[in-house]
Amino acid sequence: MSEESRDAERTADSAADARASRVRELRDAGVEPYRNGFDRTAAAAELIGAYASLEPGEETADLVAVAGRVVAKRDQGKALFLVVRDGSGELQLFCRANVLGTDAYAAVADLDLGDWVGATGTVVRTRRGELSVSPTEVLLLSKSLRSLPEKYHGLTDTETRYRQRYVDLIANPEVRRVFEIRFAVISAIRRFMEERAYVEVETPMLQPIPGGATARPFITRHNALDMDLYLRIAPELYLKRLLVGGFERVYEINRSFRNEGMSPRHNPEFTMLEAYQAFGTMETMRELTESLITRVAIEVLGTLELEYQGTGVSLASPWRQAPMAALVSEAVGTAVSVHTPVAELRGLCARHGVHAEDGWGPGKLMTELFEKLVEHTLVQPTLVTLYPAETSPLARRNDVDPELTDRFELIITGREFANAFSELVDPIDQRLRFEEQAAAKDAGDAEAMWVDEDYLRAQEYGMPPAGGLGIGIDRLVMLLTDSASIRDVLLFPHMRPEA
RNA sequence: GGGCCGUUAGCUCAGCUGGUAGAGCAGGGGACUCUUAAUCCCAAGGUCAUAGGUUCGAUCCCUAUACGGCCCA
Repeated sequence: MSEESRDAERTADSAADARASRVRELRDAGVEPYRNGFDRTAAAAELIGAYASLEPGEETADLVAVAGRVVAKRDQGKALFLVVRDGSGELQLFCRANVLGTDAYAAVADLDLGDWVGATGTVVRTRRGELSVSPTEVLLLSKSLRSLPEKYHGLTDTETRYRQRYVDLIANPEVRRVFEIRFAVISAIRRFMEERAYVEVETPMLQPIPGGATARPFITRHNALDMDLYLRIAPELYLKRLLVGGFERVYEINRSFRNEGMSPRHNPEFTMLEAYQAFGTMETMRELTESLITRVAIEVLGTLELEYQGTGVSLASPWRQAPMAALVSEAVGTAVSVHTPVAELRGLCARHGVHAEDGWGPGKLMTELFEKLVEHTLVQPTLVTLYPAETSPLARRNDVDPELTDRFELIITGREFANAFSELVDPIDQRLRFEEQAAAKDAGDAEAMWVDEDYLRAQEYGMPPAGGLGIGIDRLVMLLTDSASIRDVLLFPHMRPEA
């Protein structure tokens, strides 16, 4: 940062000016405003629990050392109250001039909201009933140069909240709760998968051929190899290579990247669970999905009855199952399937205002009708089954109807939460499907898949029959935290550069 | 990419069919030894997002741009 912009930045907050000179004053007086650690003996919540029965007005001789950020300051003259927040909660410091001595008391009075402090003193409960530490020493641990947002309303500006999440977390305690749930969800998923003997694995995020999904990838550059690489759009094809190699149950909680527009439901990078089980089927994955999501909800929230944006959602099993063709037929008022003539499906698209492109076959048209007419209406958990083979290039064909696949998507609140299928393990058919995708790509579909020769080679060595599953973690957390936007469940959502 | 809305002090917000801006909190000074959004007194704090335009005069009206939000593709 240039000197000019640094100055501009500084004068933008006049309080920072005053505090910067305060740092110099402290150093001149021999006080280091950024100290090297602090030996704390108790967290706020521990003390509040341990001294729950201390009576108002009672003072113990128990010496403790606590530390945290000053989030409130109430000055009474010769006594002042600081509220200090640590990772466990908040605790009051009841600072008295006669206990601290004149100089130390003056130093406490000079503290600013936002400063980090360490306090050593006795545990007391004030006459008004607030458990407090009455310090004999208060050390400035780290000086804050910027004033915190207003204490009553907090920080509400969405842009600032997303760009400066650190401030959001300080000013809005409920935001912290959302992320606690997020990380509890991920932790619960790991425990569940571990219990079922799945091995957590890591596969490449930099891929020479982006596969496993239909999406536009980010391109990056490997200088030493003088070649383009792609940020993964999914880990799927690598995880299935592991099945070929003999791993029977694998999963990866993966960050994947898709070069698409941003919206309240899409961030360029997002988190998924993908899991594969040798000898399993779509049905294995259905059971896994239902058990996993209900278990996580119970562990994290203690209930299966949720409210999402004003609508009740019950995750209680069993979930409704319905074939895609039945749902589309219901929506258009006439029986249709992947065997319906293309012209008729096109006519239905036109009648219902669903955009259809020239090269699309019946499977793509059915999928499009489903997504535009049906998906948003499925509020309660619904397992939509029997997706067209045309739009499922990695899924095993259905034994009865080879134009369909043994696949389901889980729809809740009108959105896709999970996608799973019996895996296509036949290398001949897989090559056929890849070639169909390549043809679509040549015809201008930027999201169509590439032919991955190494993946085909792997399958040629023999891939066990398997079930595979993907679950969108961000959306699951949105559901469980009643968050309207994916940005509310991402600590640092993607933003354009500041003006 | 299109439409609608927003951007005023560090934060939260006012601002009259146009006369160059106010409050609370935070910050500064002062009073107060049991406060809980503490209270009281004093003073200070603004490129009204940016750039143009209309006008005697623009935070306000118009245009464009930036960033953000929502909706649509």
